[in-house]
Amino acid sequence: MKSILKRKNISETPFRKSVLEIISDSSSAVSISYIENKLGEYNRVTLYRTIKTFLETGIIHSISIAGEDLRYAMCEDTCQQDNHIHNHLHLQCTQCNSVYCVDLPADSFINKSNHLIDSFEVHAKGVCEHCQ
Amino acid sequence: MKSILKRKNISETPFRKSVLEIISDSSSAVSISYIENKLGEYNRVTLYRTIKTFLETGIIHSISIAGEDLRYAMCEDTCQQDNHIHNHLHLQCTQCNSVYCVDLPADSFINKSNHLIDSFEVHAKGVCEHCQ
DNA sequence: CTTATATTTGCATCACAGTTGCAAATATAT
DNA sequence: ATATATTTGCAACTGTGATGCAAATATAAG
Ligand SMILES: [Mn+2]
Ligand SMILES: [Mn+2]
Ligand SMILES: [Zn+2]
Ligand SMILES: [Zn+2]
Repeated sequence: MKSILKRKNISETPFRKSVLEIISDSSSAVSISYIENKLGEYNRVTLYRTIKTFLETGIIHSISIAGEDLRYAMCEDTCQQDNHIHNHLHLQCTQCNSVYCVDLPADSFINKSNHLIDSFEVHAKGVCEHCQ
Repeated sequence: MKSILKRKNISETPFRKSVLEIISDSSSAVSISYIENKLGEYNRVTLYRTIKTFLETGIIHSISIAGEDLRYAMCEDTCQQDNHIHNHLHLQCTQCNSVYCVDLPADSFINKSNHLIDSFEVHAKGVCEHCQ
């Protein structure tokens, strides 16, 4: 089977393979600095460009939490440039601070996972009252 | 009745009043640059410090959307330093891009507001499988 | 209302994340 | 094996947000 990079039609370079491996080996979403620590030597610019390319081609998606570093996690296979569909829960642990992507039936997610959910915030997209 | 600033025990200065007015007058969450445009003349440093103070004292909360500027919206009256409780929906309109805070019963929010929700993402806090 | 104290503001300067142009290096296609 | 397309590394830049400090303003006390 073709590698993820080939499937997304981008060149398969050693650097990209390393970064991809770091992200996909982690069970929770990773920050840039986590990746930087795992990479031995690396070039800052290339790393930023790699992340950008992965985002644009739907290999990874980002998770934005106010006051914290952006985190990145693998996409579903169906994700594509500008067509990411992730109707899943991003659970941040109150103890270890890790963030996990948790798949659940779209309309009934609270207390149906194996996590203990204390509080949540929903970011929805749709058409507001004003625009309908 | 005491002003919000007084209630939060911070000095009531003309600059803070202007910034607060801009945020609370808007029906949707506002970015820094929106505030900058509304203010006539202003000092960058003072604006950043004002936002920080408002966040810290529980006057406003921030809404973080990947790839977009942070937005700020008023808190509930009950919010305090490090104790913000906002179990509400952040709805971003697919047409006008505005982001609204929408109050809804915590456990059943989809399609119960006056907005047409297409997709959503949940950011929950709790204890992960691993940490239980 | 006046004065003393505490807080905020503005300025200059810095720190740091992320970006850009370009030439050299490497990957893919023929 | 060679030609072409893509990626990489370097140097330099941009924009956001933070800091130390003195001047200005707000609040508290008499
Ligand atoms: Mn995705
Ligand atoms: Mn709040
Ligand atoms: Zn709208
Ligand atoms: Zn955990």
